[in-house]
Amino acid sequence: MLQLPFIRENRDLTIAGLRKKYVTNPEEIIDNLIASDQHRRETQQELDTTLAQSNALAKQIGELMKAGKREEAEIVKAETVNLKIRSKSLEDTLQTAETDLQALLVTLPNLPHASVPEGRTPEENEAVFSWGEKPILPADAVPHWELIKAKGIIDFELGNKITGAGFPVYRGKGARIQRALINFFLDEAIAAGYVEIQPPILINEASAFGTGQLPDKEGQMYAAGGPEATADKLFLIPTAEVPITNIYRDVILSESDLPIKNVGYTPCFRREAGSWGAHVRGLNRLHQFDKVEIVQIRKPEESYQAQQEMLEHVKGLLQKLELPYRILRLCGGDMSFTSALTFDFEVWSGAQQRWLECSSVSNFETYQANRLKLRYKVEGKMQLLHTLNGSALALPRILAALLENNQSPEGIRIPNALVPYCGFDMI
RNA sequence: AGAGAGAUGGCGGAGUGGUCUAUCGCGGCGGUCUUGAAAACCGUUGACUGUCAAAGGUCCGGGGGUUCGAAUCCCUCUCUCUCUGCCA
Repeated sequence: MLQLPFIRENRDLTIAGLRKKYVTNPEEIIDNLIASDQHRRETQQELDTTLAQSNALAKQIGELMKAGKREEAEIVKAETVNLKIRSKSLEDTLQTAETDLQALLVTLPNLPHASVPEGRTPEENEAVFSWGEKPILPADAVPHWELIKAKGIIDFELGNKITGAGFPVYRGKGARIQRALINFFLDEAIAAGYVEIQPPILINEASAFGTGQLPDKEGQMYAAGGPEATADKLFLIPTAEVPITNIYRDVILSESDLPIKNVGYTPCFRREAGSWGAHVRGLNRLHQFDKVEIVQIRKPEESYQAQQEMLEHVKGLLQKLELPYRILRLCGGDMSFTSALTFDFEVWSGAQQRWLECSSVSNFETYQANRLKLRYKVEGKMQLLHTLNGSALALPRILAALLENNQSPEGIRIPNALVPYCGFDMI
């Protein structure tokens, strides 16, 4: 959530940022917001003055009562009547003003970092780095959805029967390689100084709000929480970012706690409502998938350096897995609602002959921290922290690339780094 | 799931309608003393809002109510603890 004082003092900058993210009518929204805020503050002032008067009179009554001057107290009491009516009405006005302001404020996305390129579509993302050679596959190479069928390691039809489309069943070496990847990713993160977390995979509304899934993006999550209409609403997590970052909701950290580096493996659940198209076969898009997520909480002045460190970490993972990849700096229109700067990693899928997104590393600056009320004290002043996160890594597309790129007449070769985790070197 | 008790500042813990502007202790920070430290002593120590800075206002688990005035009384929700039951 953007901070009102910032918007007030940086109107033009805010409007320009919103425009880069393709928000419609940013001037109108911001001017409206500034006017509402002005109104809110005036009402607050008026209410405060009225309450101050009431408080003074109440104190006076107390003293008179104590002194036994009952009749004088009654006279003062009569004076409070109007003040009370007035403060009641001001309170209502203020309440409405605050609710409206908040409702408007939460609809605004984060402002993009200066380095974010202009652009609306994924085609306008900027490739900033690439590594590895695209493999030359045998003429009879096939995409992963055929490989998994042939090897009997992932069964989509079975998942269909148990749950529905997009919930595959992993079996035998398919299940073992999943577990191997998870452990490999966790161990690498732990070696890099991250503390492992096992969070709940259901979250409440406050948590969903804290990281920016609510309001509005409710439709992307699966809801749970019981059949009663009055039951608290819970959601299956779309990413471990939500429960892990929310550990620090309403927390005031001390400088010595920083930096915070957490890693967690969780399954992730996404409804992906309306986003199923032609080339989302096999593991390319699922409703349930596994992911190891890294989360950092940093001082503002360190956060961009931390993001670079996170990029290096993810690079290391892909290189150890011997997968060709590239890094994209996302353009304003393709970035998520809450992010200030996002880098996507894409692995090369040899048989599909296309890049597959497998990680997204973002700096949210104070956007989430403001919602979370995640702060620390520096030189006696409270300051919002910066939150960052990144996939390190999401499994399905890694597995897809790994299977496709390493296929050979002898079988599918497991990268050396993964062999100790798998317990086999060929599928 | 049943019965009972409770929720107060970083922690412990007072406070049952009117200087609560929340007692006190611990912890933290600053100082005195010391070569340095410990001990002792003195001082200081919450958040939000508002402002150039103030004044002022709000906050005692959440929400609502009674009252001129609520940490304190009433309603409601949530959570925690103890006992009993059930259970991976």
